[in-house]
Amino acid sequence: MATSPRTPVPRPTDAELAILRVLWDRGPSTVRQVHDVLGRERPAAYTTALKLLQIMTEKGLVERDERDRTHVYRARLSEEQTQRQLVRDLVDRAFGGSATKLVMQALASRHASPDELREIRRAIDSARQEKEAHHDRD
Amino acid sequence: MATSPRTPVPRPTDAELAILRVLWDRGPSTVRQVHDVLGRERPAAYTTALKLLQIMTEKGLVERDERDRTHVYRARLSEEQTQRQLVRDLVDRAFGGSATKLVMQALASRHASPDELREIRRAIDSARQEKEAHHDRD
DNA sequence: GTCTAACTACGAAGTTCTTCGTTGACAGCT
DNA sequence: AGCTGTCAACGAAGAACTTCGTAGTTAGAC
Repeated sequence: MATSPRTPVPRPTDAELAILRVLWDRGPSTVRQVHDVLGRERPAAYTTALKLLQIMTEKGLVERDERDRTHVYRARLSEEQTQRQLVRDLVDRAFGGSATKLVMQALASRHASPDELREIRRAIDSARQEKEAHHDRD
Repeated sequence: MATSPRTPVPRPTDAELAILRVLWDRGPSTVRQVHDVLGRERPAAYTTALKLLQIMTEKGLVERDERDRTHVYRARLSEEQTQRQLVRDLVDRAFGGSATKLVMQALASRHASPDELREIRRAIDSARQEKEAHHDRD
């Protein structure tokens, strides 16, 4: 069956990311719905959202269901997949490939709550386990 | 004595980041030097580097020493400061403000070595300490 | 059947980013 | 003094990004 995101989707721009966030939150949505959510923060014309979604369709960032006259868009990559891609991208561009350094700065740049720190700790431990179990996944 | 980066420098673009990396590596450098380093990876005209550095000077990303005829440029923000800014930016744009989630994806997207994991663990602990010591810093 | 509201498509304008060629100045050499 | 190579400045072109207005289509209401 394969979801086949064969084409390496480009890095989403700022405006595109804002739209993707809506799609991840709401699930598949119409232009109107995206526009309404976006408009709460930052009013813009309806056609702005429309155009963006059209461009994103061309780029392969979203998929469009055209069965109804009112098209329905959905993100092609999950939030986690996109986040992972963005992190990797930033690691490469600004951290010389070292994810560790990025983590350091993340911890330094935001005040993580004790709860969060505990959660991260847990993630590290499980990452270590995966490592030892020789669990490789991309 | 205040370094006075009063003006909130904009997020560096990709090409700008490449130049900053050179400046962080080499320290203050001339256009020629930046161009030479950059040219190893990705050949480009001399004036491309020059123009970029001029624009970056306008933006406040770099500072220019014009005492000699051959100007010398240096990064205005340290590598760590810039990294922190970029991380914060990404956290806001793609992780709903949660640095924790970014750390998770960072750990998932790259295979951190046990050594690195230990190092990160140490960073978490010290972050926790700072937290408890009510150490607030931006 | 006609009108209206909502929809898609399209073009265009303004901005930023990236790259390069040309120009004019200057330093060092012969 | 005149060449030659190197430099900064500048303009411009092309791409990408963002935004919006207009035009044409269609479903549903009256």
